[in-house]
Amino acid sequence: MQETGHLASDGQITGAHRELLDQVLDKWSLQVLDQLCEQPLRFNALRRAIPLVTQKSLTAALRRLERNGMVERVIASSRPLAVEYRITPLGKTLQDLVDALLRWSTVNLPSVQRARERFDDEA
Amino acid sequence: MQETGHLASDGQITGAHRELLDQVLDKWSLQVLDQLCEQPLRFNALRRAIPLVTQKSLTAALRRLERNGMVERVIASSRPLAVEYRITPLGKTLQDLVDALLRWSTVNLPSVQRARERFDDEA
DNA sequence: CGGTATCCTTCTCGATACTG
DNA sequence: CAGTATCGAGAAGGATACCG
Repeated sequence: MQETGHLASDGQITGAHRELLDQVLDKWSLQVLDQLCEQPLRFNALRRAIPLVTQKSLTAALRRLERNGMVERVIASSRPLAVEYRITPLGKTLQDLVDALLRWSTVNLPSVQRARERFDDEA
Repeated sequence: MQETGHLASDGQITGAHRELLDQVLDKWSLQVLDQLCEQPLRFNALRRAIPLVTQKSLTAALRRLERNGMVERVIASSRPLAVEYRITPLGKTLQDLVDALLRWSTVNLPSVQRARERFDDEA
């Protein structure tokens, strides 16, 4: 093994890897996946569950996740219009990772904040 | 347990969580961490190992990771100037996660691509 | 070698208004 | 309820030039 990293070991699909992770781990998608892993939710319920997200950003995140096969858009009722979003089996494969990431950030946030203070002070 | 997700269970630090993950899992940082987990590298070596990254973006990613305590900047020689970047113990705590993410993207990329074709066709 | 500074373009994102 | 359309500000990102 001479490779120096997973991505470096295959020049061909490096870009596609990064693109996929970018689309799935972006600002809002992690929180959307976290919510939907627990239960299907409707648009506005999802919006309420994710503080500070705008309608536009949430729509964009949902479309991107839908396109990548992570979530499914189900029309539950036509009049009045009701749409439910639910996680797909493919999306479920990300659940443990999403959980681990959120746990990591919880556990390590204090250390990171101390590191930031050190960095900002010496500058 | 009534909470519907990790982030939703603590409104106070939701923003800080997301900010941290944003800074650590962005476009280039994952690849930087992946590389540095295997061995310390100098600036231009790192640049060569990460295709398509520009000097500016790599510098920005390294500064951000350094500020968050994930990597350490070590001046190995002054003349000629040589700078080595290495992972910190705090950064090491992300290694398994980074590996898992890169593995996940490798395994699931084909399924995702099929999902994209389906989505794009029906539209 | 390992950056910083500047310009300039592109893309993101929020706010707002409107629709089926 | 669940979006789409449009606009404008600001951030991100590449190209280029220069510095210790």
